[in-house]
Amino acid sequence: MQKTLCQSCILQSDAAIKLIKNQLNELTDHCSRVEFKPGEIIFKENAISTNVVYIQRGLVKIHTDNFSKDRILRLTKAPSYLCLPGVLGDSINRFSATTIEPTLACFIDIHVFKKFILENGDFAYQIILALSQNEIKSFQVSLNLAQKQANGRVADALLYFAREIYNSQAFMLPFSRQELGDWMGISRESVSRILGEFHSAHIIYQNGKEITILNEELLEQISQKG
Amino acid sequence: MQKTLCQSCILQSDAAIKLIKNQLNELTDHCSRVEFKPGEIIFKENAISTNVVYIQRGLVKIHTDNFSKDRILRLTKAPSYLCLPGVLGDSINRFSATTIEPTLACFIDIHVFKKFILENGDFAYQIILALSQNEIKSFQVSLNLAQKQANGRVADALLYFAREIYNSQAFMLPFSRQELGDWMGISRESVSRILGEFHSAHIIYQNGKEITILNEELLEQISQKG
DNA sequence: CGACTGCTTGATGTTGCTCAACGTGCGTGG
DNA sequence: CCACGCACGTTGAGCAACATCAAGCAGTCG
Repeated sequence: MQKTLCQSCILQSDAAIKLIKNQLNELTDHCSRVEFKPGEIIFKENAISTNVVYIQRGLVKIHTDNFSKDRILRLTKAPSYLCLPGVLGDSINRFSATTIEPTLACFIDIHVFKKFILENGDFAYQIILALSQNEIKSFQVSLNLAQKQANGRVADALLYFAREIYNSQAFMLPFSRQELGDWMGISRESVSRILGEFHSAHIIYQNGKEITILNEELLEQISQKG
Repeated sequence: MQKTLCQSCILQSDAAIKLIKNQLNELTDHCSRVEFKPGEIIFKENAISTNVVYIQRGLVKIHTDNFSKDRILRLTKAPSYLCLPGVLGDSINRFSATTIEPTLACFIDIHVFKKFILENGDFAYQIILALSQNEIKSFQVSLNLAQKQANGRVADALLYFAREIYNSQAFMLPFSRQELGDWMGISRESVSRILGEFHSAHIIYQNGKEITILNEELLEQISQKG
């Protein structure tokens, strides 16, 4: 376990800012920091875990292969906490987490984490805020899956990467077509076809994993009307 | 505002049990209790709200008609808290809540609620647990919508009512076909057809809104394999 | 060079939506 | 009281959207 000073990274987390000094020292003593390369597994579903994972830097996918197919439930960008649900419930992770980009993660002992919640109302409040945000996002995902069809979903995914993740019209897709399909709940062939159509219609430029959004407005319309 | 003693209902909420006596008195002073009949609106989306709603008894649907169609996001059975996300974020409700069965709801002032979180770690922890459970359930909903087809979704809905809500193989569906479709993301015609097929195959007995599950095992299989 | 992986593209089949027709129960107003 | 509109439920026919199957192509690795 690699010891690090948690004080040095508090600015990256609303919740940690609320921890007082001696709590930060305690955190330092019960926290290990691990560097992941893309595609590495942070934790696997059905594994027992006694840690909360704090993503300090990077991009991670939460996924499951419950039903023989892999399904990506959501992406989560630093800074954020993972596996609260599993750990706080019955200490079994319900889902897997795999890095998509180089990621720096802190493993925090669940007992320390729980202690902080009990002792520090500000900290708890920040966690509650974050979970609430997650819930709203989950609802939106749910809406998208339920009523948008394939090209709307793909448009959504592209806009998501451009706006939420890379803040740029041009980016390297960190996903294969297969993964993109797993995420949006459509087949890899459909992803290919739709990207091809968008390319032909000059809505995007694509070359392998290289994507440039040429007509964001139109893409937005496609996303909206499903 | 109808004053009630919140001490008298603490047994119905894990979170409230953790409130200490003077907090319960404060809750009593900033809490109004309202009785709803089925189909009544508890709150509407896009409305400003400064209350957290605690469902003490009953059954409620969380829904939205953002995209011109009504979509039911989830059902929630007492006891549970509603609209934490909206209220804690920007005080605008992102979704509507409508009762399905007779419901008793408490409106709690958001400032009091926040104060409890800050002051009482046990209370905060219970809220965090509940939100975590919600997240796991949301993921399951998401999985269902993304990969199951219509008959799997209907099977799901029937099993949900039988197991989670009514604890009985026989029940009165609290939904019209339309609402059932809005919930599972399929058309009312498909719901009709599928229920008809299940009836013909002796998997269920249906007579209007009266449903009896005859072959739970088979229904489970249909739900599983999508 | 062959084996392999990931991507693309076309052909075919299935699913479930849309539209339309029709029956029923319920409330409203003449 | 009946006529009427209206929401809901059922059923059938046609069609659009996707999945699946199949083949081919480019890049990569041994």
